[in-house]
Amino acid sequence: MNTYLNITKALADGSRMRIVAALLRHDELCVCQLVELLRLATPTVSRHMSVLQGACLVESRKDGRWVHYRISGAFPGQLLQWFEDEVFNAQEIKADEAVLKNILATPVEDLCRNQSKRKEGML
Amino acid sequence: MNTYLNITKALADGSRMRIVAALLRHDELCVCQLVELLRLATPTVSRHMSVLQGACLVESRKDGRWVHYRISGAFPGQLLQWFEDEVFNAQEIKADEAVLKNILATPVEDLCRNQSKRKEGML
DNA sequence: TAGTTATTTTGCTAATTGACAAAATAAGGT
DNA sequence: ACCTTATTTTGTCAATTAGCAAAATAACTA
Repeated sequence: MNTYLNITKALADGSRMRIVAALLRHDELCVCQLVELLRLATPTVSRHMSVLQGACLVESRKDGRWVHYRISGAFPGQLLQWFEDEVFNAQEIKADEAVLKNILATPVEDLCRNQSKRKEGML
Repeated sequence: MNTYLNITKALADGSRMRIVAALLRHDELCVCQLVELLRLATPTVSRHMSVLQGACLVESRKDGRWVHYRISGAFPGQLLQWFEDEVFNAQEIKADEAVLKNILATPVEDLCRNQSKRKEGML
């Protein structure tokens, strides 16, 4: 009931759709990698993650200064199947996949450093 | 993609959740029956139905002055299964079910007449 | 044709939510 | 202890949306 609304509201957003799709393919991504993918401000991405976590759709693991997110084991299987059928053919998600390849090829430290610089207007 | 957002946004509302649950049990309900169940203004219910129809989750059939809605054949099966698992145990939905019994026992004409009177402040 | 009635559309308001910037927190490194 | 850095929390603003009332539409009836 409340679970129902938590879950449907968590899914009903384009950015969170892209995040879930990315996590389904790469089972662990940290906030700065998602920031790089979505090109949104870090706090915005962080808030999206907390909405997804509040709906038990993702779990987090802390590794030093980094927080890694992954799809939760509690993600309802039927939803997951539907999501894959519905979303993975979308052009936007395929484009994300290509971008993610580059992101994963870059050390996380570099991503974060570049994001800081970009924020200061140095890049 | 756009379908994805149409569907998830259509599902992400408590009133529409109750409407879908009601339609799953009683395969056809007209607007005034749903108005009676939800106790919302008729235009509000009408708008909810157009959101659901825009997401291809329900279909409508016109019968004289009445419009009957039902779950669409295009409602994704996996979503439907999840919905049943997630929603049907909810107390709110069980209460709706009891109310619906009474609504279905009343001729539709009477429902509409009473709703008109209620609006005029006569009931 | 005019009158009645069920539903939809339109215009408005209040509440929700996604976005960002700035401040706070958490976790190393020096 | 202090500095740097990754993430989260908080405050604010703009855009979206659920709700209602009133007007418009659609469909039957006299």
